[in-house]
Amino acid sequence: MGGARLLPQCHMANPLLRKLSNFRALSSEEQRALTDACTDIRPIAAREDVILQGQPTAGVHVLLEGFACRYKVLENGRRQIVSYVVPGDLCDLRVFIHGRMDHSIGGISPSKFALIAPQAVQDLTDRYPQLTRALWWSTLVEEAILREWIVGVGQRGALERMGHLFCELFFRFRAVGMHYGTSCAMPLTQLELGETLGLSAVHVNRTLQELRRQHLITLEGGVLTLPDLDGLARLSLFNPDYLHLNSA
Amino acid sequence: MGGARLLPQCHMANPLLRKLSNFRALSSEEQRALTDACTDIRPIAAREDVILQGQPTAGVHVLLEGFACRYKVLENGRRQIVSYVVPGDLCDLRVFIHGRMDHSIGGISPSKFALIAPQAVQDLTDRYPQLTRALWWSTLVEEAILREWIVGVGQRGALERMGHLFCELFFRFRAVGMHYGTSCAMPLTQLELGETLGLSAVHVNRTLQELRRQHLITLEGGVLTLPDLDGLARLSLFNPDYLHLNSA
DNA sequence: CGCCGTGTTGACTATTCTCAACCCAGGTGG
DNA sequence: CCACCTGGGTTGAGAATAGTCAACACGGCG
Repeated sequence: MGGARLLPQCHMANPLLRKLSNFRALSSEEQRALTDACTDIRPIAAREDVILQGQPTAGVHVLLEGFACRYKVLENGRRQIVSYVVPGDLCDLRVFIHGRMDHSIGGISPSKFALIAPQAVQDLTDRYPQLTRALWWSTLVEEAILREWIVGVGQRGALERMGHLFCELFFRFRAVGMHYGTSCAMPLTQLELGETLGLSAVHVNRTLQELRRQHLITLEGGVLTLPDLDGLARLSLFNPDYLHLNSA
Repeated sequence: MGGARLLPQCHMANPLLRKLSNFRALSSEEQRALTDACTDIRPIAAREDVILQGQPTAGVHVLLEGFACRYKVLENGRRQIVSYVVPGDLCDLRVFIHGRMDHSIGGISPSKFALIAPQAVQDLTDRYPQLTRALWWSTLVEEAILREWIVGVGQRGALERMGHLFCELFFRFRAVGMHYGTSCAMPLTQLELGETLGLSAVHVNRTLQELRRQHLITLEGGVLTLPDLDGLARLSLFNPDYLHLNSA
């Protein structure tokens, strides 16, 4: 998969700091406390699960490198990917809900996750209200993305839906430096795209062909190129505001 | 609309306290601080908007009475309802994102909203880490609901989708006392149901008929009755865990 | 070499949408 | 009091979108 070259381009020591700085500059003390809390760095292979639906929450996972997703499996076996995780993103701030995971987290590309222990989260949020707000902010951004996805599957046709996803992922990758000109990695299989968009794999294939035919994308060897981002955004009714990225 | 009788049954002074107590008991000081922060109580008529997409955030809205929704409108004019708001629910904890609303909030039934000023939110979260966690928890529950909705529109057919929505709303209404036996208010038009489920109004109508034919629901005069909740839950692959309600 | 996962294609089916008409109840103005 | 209007709800017919099943191509890898 040629796209692998594009992936490890996020050079900041801890991409979480970079992400939170989109909200507010953190004091050096806060930065240090947060960095120190990121222990247990663990490599995850492509398509390996980090934590499964139903398991007790282990702490807060932070993606340092790679690309991952969160998904739910229905009783009938079908799978829905409910969000993507880009370096700097947090999962399961839900430690607060002392229950079990209501969804799974799995790697897409080979990745590195750090874990913040529940007690460390407790301590951080007791001690640093500003940091707490920054973390909270990040969950609110996530929420905004979820809302936009609902709009997508609810109101957009297959073509716009897929275009919208590509725009979103391109913007998110670019915001963490994981892009190259108008290209970024797109290590998803067509089946996974379908599980994201609520489409069958066959229909994904045909929709991709249509996007290619309209010269809005090329996708090959795990590399997505958007030669006409504006055109694609127009087609998809994409407006990046909901991503709350400063660096646009 | 006969369902109106069912609506004002939430008798607790501030349903927000009731809701947060699902997470953790709040100290009486925390309770008082939170109650004091709820100022500017404002009645909202049915179908009146509380705040519109694009407007600057005014503070945190708390629904005290009634039933409301959050929705987004696309450039092409279509509308998607992205969540429902029952008494005790908070909106726009996103004051932290000092931007504009990326969605609108509108009443469904006649409602009462309180507003917590941005500064009051700041103060509360500076002073009470436990309370902050409780508020944060509530946004995480919201997030879990959004994820479940994505699964619904992505993977479930019209029948299960609608059944799932009815189960969810029944559970949420019941958790705040807004139910009567196996019935609750359902003051949504078929068009609004469609805008929630990503279906046309016509198809909503036919799907409702099918649910009725299977004796899983009755819906009439704004009152929804679920005579066979287990059956409906089975059909819809509904599992209430994601709602994180203690009182089930 | 042969297998397996992924992508591609065709033919057929199912689901859902759109358009248009019609019904009914409640509210309004004459 | 009635005629009218309006906003939901309902129905039918035909079209569009998306799903299913089955076959095949291709490349990587044991």
